[in-house]
Amino acid sequence: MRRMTARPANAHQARLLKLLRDGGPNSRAQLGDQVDLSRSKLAVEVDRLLETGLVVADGLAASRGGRRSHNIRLAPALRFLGVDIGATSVDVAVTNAELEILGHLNQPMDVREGPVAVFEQVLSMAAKLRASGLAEGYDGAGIGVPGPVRFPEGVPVAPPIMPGWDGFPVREALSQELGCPVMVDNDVNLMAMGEMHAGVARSVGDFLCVKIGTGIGCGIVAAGDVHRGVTGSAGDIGHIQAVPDGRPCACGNRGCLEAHFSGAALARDATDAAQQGRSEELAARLAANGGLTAVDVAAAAAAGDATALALIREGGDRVGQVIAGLVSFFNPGLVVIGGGVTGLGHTLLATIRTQVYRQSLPLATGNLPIVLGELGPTAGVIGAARLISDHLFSPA
Amino acid sequence: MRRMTARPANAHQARLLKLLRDGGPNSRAQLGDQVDLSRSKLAVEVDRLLETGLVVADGLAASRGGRRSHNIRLAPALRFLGVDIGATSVDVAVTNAELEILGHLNQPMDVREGPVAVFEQVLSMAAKLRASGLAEGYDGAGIGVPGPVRFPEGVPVAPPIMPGWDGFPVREALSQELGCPVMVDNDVNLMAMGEMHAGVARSVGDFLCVKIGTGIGCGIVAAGDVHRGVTGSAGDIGHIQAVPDGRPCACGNRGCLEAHFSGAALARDATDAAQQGRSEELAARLAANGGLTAVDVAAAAAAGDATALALIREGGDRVGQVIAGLVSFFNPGLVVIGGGVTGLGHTLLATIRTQVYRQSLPLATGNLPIVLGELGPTAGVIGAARLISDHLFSPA
DNA sequence: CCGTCTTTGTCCTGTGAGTGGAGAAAGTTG
DNA sequence: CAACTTTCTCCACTCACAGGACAAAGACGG
Repeated sequence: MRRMTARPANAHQARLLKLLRDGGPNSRAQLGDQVDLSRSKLAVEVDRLLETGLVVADGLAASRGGRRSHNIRLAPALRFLGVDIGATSVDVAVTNAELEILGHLNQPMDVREGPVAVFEQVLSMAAKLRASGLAEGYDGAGIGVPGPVRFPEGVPVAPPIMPGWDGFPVREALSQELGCPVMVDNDVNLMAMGEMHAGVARSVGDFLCVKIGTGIGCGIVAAGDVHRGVTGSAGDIGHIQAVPDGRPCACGNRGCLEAHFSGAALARDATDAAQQGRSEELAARLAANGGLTAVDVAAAAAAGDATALALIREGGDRVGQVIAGLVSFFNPGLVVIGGGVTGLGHTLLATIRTQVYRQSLPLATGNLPIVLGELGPTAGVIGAARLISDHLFSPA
Repeated sequence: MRRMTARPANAHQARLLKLLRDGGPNSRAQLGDQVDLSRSKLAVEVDRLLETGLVVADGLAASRGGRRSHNIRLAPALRFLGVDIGATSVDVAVTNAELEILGHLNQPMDVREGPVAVFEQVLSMAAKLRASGLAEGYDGAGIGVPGPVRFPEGVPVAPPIMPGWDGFPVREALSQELGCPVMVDNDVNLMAMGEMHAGVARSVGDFLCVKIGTGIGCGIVAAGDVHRGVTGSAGDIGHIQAVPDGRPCACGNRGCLEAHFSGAALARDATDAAQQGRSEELAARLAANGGLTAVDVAAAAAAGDATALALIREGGDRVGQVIAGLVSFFNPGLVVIGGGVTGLGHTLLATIRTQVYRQSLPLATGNLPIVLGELGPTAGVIGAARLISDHLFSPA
């Protein structure tokens, strides 16, 4: 089965493709309003895109008082695969060229099983989505992994929570298996791109996206571009010292943010509290499920459990303090909170806000919204699709 | 007296001007090797620049085995004014178009006297430089102020240490007085630009430039561009919490980095130590000068005074800890330490390095140089000249 | 001193990108 | 059915740019 072979031949075509991706179908006239090209030149470029099959003209739009326009849209058969590998689960989704999710699967998994096992699972999920008729094949795939990535090569480097992935040629391997171009990035960066494309960060050029899941990371967007740092580890805030001489962390230091607040730390704290008899609510849940997660803490807090609330507040204080520092440093226009623990909801958010607004200078916080992500678990896969589409919709 | 009136007419010309600024005089052939234009097109653009007077052809270069080339250089009469307003002194310098310092003045001053008084002083210094024959006039000026700046307008906003400057139209006022274009930025950003142009950060795209003077700030360069944040307060790290429940700070919080280590804090600590009899060395200097500054502490430390050394180490630990967090977050390729307290030299640097290398993840620090700035007090004025030249050497 | 080679710079022509206007096509409205 | 709008196409003209031919100016060996 032949998939997308063509790429935009020049910057104009790339621009048009991205406009159609982000703005949906458009007439030639509407496109002309957005690109600062003469109508004639625009017509030429659109015609060339039509020839390549990247875009199609389907039907006429309603008249706006004159001749009806032809709708130009991205080829409806284009399919992108978005993969978001977390520490304990995988998300795989198919999107169309406008990055709308057509189908989405989520399965539990352990990254520590290594790339081979995980890839097998990802490929079977991709095959299942294809088999269900959502895609005849994939024109490109984006994949996020929970660790630093050498971006140009698409290779994880020194990932703390996923040993066995270090140096594994993710991009190349997946590209081989799927038979399409692949781009790899850190999962947090993809979440940021997702929220920038279709979530709360639409049309925000400078923002931070803090993802609190099993670990903690931060996507950094400056002037509309993701900042990845020189070795791809930018945003790795989990090991910033939050508590002087605090708890020992897996990294060898003490007092790391991640050791004091993250999905894993919260679960451990809750279990301790339950076992020590400090919370009946949590103890009951522990007995019922045989284990506790952030979800249990959220439920207990919602039920009014004081211990659970205290845990959330304490954690929120830690994260808030670190975020306050980052806000002073980076002066973003928006802070997005996402990841697994967003189930903790308003209590967490309120605590973080209090810390940030109290500790950062008014000039930096005066007009700074701190909000929860809008897309939840789909942020990562949408970001992944966006990543590969950005790549494919650029001149070859 | 007529000054530079022309601006590059297109991106090619702008590129050529910047090449000549950063690389010095060049032949057409050498320029051609750097710009990816045909020789004919290049010749046309160079001719146009010659017509405008922005560049001149002066003499022939030595032969390299064939016809001798004509030297093309930026107009030798072009003069930029670089102004660096600190908390307690002003630096003013004249540069040629290659941003080489032709004359440099430094005078003590107190920003708190307000913009009018300070401007008077700056203008008289600029006049003195002109009178000494270094410049017939100024083609542009860059100015750095020790506080956040709304960059597009060139107006300081809510600057904590310089009340009275809030909202003062620095750019417009100075432009009026000098009769040339002016650009305004934060002093730390200009230091970063200076080190990027002619100092240790040459050809580094992502780095941090920490300036420790009366206060503490950090210049952020991402992908070769200064990141200023949405309100111009990016890099304002002086009020990041360094010590939980630490010393009260002028900003109203406790434990701010600036309250624990900066030129001002260090002077205060040293004075306390001298008065409490903890250091004979410092006490002697206090008696001799009637006051202490970071310079005294540096001298005492150099003389082997244990208390002075301890003060430096303690401060270095604080700054190092904060920098460690920023390194984890931003993943720069270089950290430059500059500002008044660089006189503390190797002791300070060693302490900072220890903290950063100990607290940040190996991937971020593995190949991370942490060095002192190369330009000292000239970094700011060179950065200022670079700022305005970047502006003037861009298409109008 | 002279021919050959190298480097630098200029000139000229062909190509393709891009603009802007004329006008055709396809509507709406009165 | 005429007048007006909006959309799209066609065409002629301009300008940017590449690339080759060629002139200028020097090095170098014989």
